[in-house]
Amino acid sequence: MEPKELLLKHLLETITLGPNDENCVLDSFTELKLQKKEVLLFAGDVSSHMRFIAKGCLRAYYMDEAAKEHVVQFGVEGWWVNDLYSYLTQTPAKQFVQALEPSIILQIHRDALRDLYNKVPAMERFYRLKFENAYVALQDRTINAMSKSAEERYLEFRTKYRGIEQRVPQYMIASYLGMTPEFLSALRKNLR
Amino acid sequence: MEPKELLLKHLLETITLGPNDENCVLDSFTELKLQKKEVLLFAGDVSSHMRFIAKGCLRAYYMDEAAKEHVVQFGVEGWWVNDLYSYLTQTPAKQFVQALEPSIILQIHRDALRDLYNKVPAMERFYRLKFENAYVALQDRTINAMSKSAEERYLEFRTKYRGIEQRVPQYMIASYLGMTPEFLSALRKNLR
DNA sequence: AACGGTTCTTAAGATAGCTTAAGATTTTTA
DNA sequence: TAAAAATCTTAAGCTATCTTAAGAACCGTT
Repeated sequence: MEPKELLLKHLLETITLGPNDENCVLDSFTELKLQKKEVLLFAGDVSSHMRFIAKGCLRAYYMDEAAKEHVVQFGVEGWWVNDLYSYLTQTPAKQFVQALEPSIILQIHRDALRDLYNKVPAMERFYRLKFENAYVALQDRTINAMSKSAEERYLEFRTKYRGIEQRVPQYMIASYLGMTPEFLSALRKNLR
Repeated sequence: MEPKELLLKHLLETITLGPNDENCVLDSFTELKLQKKEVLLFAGDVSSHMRFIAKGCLRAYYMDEAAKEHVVQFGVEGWWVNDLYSYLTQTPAKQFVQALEPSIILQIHRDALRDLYNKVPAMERFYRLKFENAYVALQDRTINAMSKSAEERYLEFRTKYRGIEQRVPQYMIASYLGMTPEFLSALRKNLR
């Protein structure tokens, strides 16, 4: 399916759009192709787009003081990726966003989105709902991170992100789950 | 200040409301007084209100399989408390919401809020922005939970929630930070 | 087919954080 | 104001997870 078709389908799962609206919305997005390993957003830059993954797989991660990477989020087709903090506050991003596979992104500029909110109120609703859901999912993750063991976190990840486990290196999953790759490796061995 | 004045002031920090809107909005909220320890939402019930704290201090917490409490959130004047998952999905709450001090709440029913979104679009904007901010704050917390030591987490809590530390028992703070009360106690001793 | 890079595994020793249990302190209630 | 309840501290031993270091397996490229 065409990238913009995918986006439209994605939007229509949450809101309804009149035929005029559809064009107005889709025209606000631009397409972007990424190679494997290509970085879409650098820490230090200000994120000024909301980004929809039409194809491929990406991760958001940051580097701590010791230059160690911490994966914050994975995303595949149908997900959105960004350093939302940077985007929402227009301050330099703390996170990198990087393609883990050749990928196709549809992005909309902040200013264009602000216009769109006024032209097509359903889009404001779309993002309100999106943030509600994102919040709830993140709260779940936070609770898990704080109260569950490494093994429990891994098992939960496996069932929740079944597709993703096969597509990204294991050491990035360990990082996402807040444990060392060695420990994840040992833990997996124990499960068998 | 009167509870509804406080709420209005709170809303006007984010959006603008016409004089008609103001009444329309405030009339949609109802006031609720809580004694210390009184429970506002029980796990198992469905949350059907968004709740603004006009006065007092509350916590949201859940109980795990071993009947151990985990504090998910604190709230004081000017904050909102809820089991958002339950509210948004209309499923039984996993969390309790309980007053830690005598408190005054302003709450709006889900149905009333839906009407309000249509009557006063600025309110839809208000909640979109609220969820954006909530998401960003939570992401920060998640990253901290996963990549920082207990001591770092505690120090960050202290600076970020200065007011709250004095108002709630230390063992609840330990729970919020994902550590045992004994460990927090020992950690605090080491800081001196 | 072989090389360099990337990813995964294994294992030993170190440490942060947990458990348990008991006593000390503070707050609430009678 | 004394008793009861709630909260906080201390300390010893234990466990989960990390660190380091090395080698094995699996790429993708020439």
